Amino acid sequence: MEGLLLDVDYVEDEEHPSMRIYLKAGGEKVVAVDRNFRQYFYVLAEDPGRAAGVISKVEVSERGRTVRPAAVEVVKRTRLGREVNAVKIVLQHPKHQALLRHAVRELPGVKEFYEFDIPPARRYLIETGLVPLAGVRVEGMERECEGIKTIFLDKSPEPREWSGDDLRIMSFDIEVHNPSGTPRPDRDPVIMISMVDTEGLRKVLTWKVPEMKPDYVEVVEDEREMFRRFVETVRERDIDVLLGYNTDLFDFPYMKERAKRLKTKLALGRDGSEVYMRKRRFATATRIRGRVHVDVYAMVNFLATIGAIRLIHYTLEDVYKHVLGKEKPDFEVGEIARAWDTGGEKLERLLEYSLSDARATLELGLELLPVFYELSRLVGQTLFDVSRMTPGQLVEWLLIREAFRLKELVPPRPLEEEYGERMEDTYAGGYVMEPKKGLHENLVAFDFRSLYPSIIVSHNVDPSMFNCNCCAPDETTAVPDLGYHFCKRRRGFIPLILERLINARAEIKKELKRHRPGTAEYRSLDARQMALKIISNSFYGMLGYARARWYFKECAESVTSWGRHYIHQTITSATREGFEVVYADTDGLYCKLNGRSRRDAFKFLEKMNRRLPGIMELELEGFYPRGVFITKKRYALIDESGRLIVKGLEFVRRDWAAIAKRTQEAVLDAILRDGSPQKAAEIVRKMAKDLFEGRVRFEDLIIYTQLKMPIESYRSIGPHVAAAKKLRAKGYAVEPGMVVAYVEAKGPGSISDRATPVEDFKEMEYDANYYVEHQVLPAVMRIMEVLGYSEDDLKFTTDKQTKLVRFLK
DNA sequence: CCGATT
DNA sequence: AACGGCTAATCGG
Repeated sequence: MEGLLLDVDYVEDEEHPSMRIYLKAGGEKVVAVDRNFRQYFYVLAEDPGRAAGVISKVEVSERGRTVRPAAVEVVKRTRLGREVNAVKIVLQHPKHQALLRHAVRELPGVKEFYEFDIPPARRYLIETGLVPLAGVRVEGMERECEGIKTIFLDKSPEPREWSGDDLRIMSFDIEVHNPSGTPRPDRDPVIMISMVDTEGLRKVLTWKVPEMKPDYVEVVEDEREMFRRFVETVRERDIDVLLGYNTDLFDFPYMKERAKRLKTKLALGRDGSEVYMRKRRFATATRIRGRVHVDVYAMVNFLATIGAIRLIHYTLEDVYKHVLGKEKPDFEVGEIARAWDTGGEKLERLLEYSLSDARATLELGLELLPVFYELSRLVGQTLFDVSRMTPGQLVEWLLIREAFRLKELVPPRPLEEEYGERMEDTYAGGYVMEPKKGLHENLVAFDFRSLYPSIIVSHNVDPSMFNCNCCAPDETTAVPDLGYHFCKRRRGFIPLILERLINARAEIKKELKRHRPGTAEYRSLDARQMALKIISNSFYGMLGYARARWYFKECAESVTSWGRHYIHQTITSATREGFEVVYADTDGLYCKLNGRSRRDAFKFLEKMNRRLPGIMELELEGFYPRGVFITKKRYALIDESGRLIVKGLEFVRRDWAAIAKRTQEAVLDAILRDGSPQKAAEIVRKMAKDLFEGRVRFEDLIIYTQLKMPIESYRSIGPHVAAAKKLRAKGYAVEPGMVVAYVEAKGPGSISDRATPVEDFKEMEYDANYYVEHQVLPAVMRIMEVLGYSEDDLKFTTDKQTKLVRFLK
């Protein structure tokens, strides 16, 4: 049988540890069980032949049973590109791994262990060459088990071509009764479960009868019945991919706990099994056997860490608006309990809101999933795993698969001690030029296309190529200023793989030009090139990441050193050609044309590119009529179509009140678009007046700051910490990672003393003086100052005698 | 006022 | 749980 590979999981069973492959062929769902899989690891020893002999006789007794290797053999592998004879130890059962490894460690002549830290399901995908969300062929005995067709494999599954199979995707969302602060599963019931799927389902399950019942609402007896109907619906609709927003950390753990208390089960598995959690220190994820649970928030979070999306808040509402450009209904969390308790129109709005959340999650998921499908295929790990991986993990799993193909041994993850040592070892990063402060006109921006990836490929930056003995340092091999060099006779593993990714992306981009945007082909190709870009850009970070298997500080350090070299070289050359460089950061620079034409800029570009090695390339990013440069990392530009581009200013930060950010934006607009500092000054005066006279919206005064540590760990009590303490005193759960929202209240004491959580700030008065002096003025003065204006020039009087002010509700 | 903390 | 560079506010001695 052939089908689309949905998921793979490993089931530990005393007698039969089995690998289970979930596939879908047309409408048919199948699980293929492979009991022939054998986990293994490698040992490097002084005398591999002798070591193999000794190891094959190793016996360890555990709980009255004797554990011994299934097989031991000497095999040829490479380690950092050099041939080695490794002892391969095949296990009878994956759970014997640690036991045998510890026994083998005691043997004389045993040096290092490899590949003992590859989980079975991931190892299986690599070993079989199967690719998730691609085709698979399975062969064996067929039987019906737990209502799902099961094939017991009698030979290894094989990868196959497979063209499309529409997945059935459902999103869901729950609402929870929260009468006092953070809801607690031991007390507060789930009151609604909403579901939307790709086949047209729109449903809200609830257990209270609303006065007006919309057609999408299904009222059931109680919470327990609601859970049962949810499970039933997922099974009836035969869902392949189940989506939610923050379901890993909230919905599933909450539902699981409620289900336990209601003495029922969330049996969402295709084989009727209950959902189960993989709990780790930093992550917990819920798995559903035979279906793929994807937390859309995990994908969003990933895109935020790589900078593909940058928002102030990552709530469903905000992300939905940013990604899809549409608004969705909102509902104040604090009002949920009241809506439930009082019913009426408010309850109807809550039902509507709940459905809109599920629908928005589905739409957002459908928008983001294609890139993660491609990442999953590219990395060769399941969508479940890949959608939760960090950039470093993606590169690592891609490299592990490639290492297997090249018979290169995979380095182990560092132990805590090694990690600590690596952390001590810091190195210099990119060069940032002190900007020529002030307003500049007629600018051109140049930047290097994928600077760090192109350095790795062009200079063969790789751990095994570092300071080779076969090449002497020369113009292309020597790292600027560091006294290192990289081999140019052989090709490093990392540059080899990275170059393939970059070339594949170039091909796809060529192919893209032959398709119309919006077509299915275009979208799929675009997702592929995006996945390739994401992975390529993560290689450098991984080299410098202390927990990475392929960590190599000298490599990361060499990449940034070459980076500084190339940006310096570009600055020097541009200056020599008559361009005035006003600012540069890491891989790009802004120059004043100073009378030079656009053609001159392009000619300069060509000249630069003639001397750059390998695949390195400088690009002309664009022309800008005006730009204001304030400090390093802080500047704003207006492009030729009148769009404002703001970098590093308060404008794009959440730890500033919206009022400051909005005033700053208006000031920049007046300066860059209208060229009028006078207009800017007027805007500031008006805003100060509005603040003193209470003509501002409450939301615009809120400052958001994330708690990074447990509240007790803070040595310095800043405003957000002080506000969090007040929240906790009121019974809210205060945990690292939460974003504290506070407003500065008027009164005695320090800024921290007066930082008041939004929840408490009901009939209080805000500190207008603080917002003028510490928010609006600093934000705008940074800009006005570089233009030669002082605070006095704004001629603005902070009338501290102004009678007490209140905000407009 | 100034270094430390965030 | 991908890197380093950088600015700025506020605390607290």
